[in-house]
Amino acid sequence: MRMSDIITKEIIKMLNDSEANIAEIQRNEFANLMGCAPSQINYVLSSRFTPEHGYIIESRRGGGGYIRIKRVVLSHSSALMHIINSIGEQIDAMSTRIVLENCLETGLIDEKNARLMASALSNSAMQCVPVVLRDSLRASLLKQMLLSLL
Amino acid sequence: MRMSDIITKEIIKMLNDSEANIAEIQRNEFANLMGCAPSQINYVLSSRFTPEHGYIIESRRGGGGYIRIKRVVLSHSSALMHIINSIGEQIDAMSTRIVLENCLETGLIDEKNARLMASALSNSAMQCVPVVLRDSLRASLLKQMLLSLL
DNA sequence: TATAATAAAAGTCAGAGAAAGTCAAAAAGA
DNA sequence: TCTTTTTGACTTTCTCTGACTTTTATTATA
Repeated sequence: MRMSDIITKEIIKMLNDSEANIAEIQRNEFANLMGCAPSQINYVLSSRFTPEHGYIIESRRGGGGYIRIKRVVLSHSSALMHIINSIGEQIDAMSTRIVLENCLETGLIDEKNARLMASALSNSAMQCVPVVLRDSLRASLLKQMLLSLL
Repeated sequence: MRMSDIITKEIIKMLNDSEANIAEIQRNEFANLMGCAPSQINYVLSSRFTPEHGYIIESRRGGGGYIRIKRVVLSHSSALMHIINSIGEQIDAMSTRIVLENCLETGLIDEKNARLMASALSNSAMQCVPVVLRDSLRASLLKQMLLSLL
């Protein structure tokens, strides 16, 4: 079996063992335990524990640093997950507006959250980012934010 | 847990215990109590109790010297404006986290919004944007989102 | 009393060390 | 061949400390 699959299994085991669906590791220590290079942990996280897969990653460097992997629990509203997966690699401002309106109508989010999200997804908030990157960024932001609502 | 986090917690506890939102310590004595070098107290203060984070520090050297940490309490909208104005053209992930935690503590935003915002502001959500642009983007997004709360 | 010396604080800063992140190139699989 | 995996060298971020500096208060002395 591939190293990355072994690592994936191990992380999932940790998540299953956790009441709160959180696995916290120290990269070097964990890599050592698994018998791989530390940077492979990053590879596994970025290829298998993405928002599309239903995970949120947080980390801190420096002494006492850590990597925290959160698994989002799919409740009755797997509708959100459905929406997240339907968003491709890119999404333009217009489609974004439609997605948000849809979420609002179906009660997945409230007015306040809709406004908050819309403000982050607006072109004006992305002025410092080259136009060619904006639709990718928008897709990524939208997915991450929807995921956080689960 | 890191020494700096323990010290931070202790100071916040002192602030919460104080009616006037003031914590007063003697650096050497406090460092001794915490079991760290005196200069680490300065490190913690300058990395987590800055004006941007809503704190004012006063101190006096010499015999009977002290360090006084004041937590600033403002009205909702003026606190928000204050925070927005204190965010420059760029902000890193660490400072962002502290700003959000501060907003949460002072009741400017709730847990859910904090999570929503944090997810949009995370490096992982910005993976498609070059590293050099991320701090500018983060500042812009954060300001826009906070503005939407006014 | 006025001033000088001493002691008692807090402040600064650079360096060491700890940890995670990035990226390109090599290796392995499909 | 083309994609995915694996690695390691290098970068960046964060923490912690100790040596040294500056400021203030107290005490001793002329």
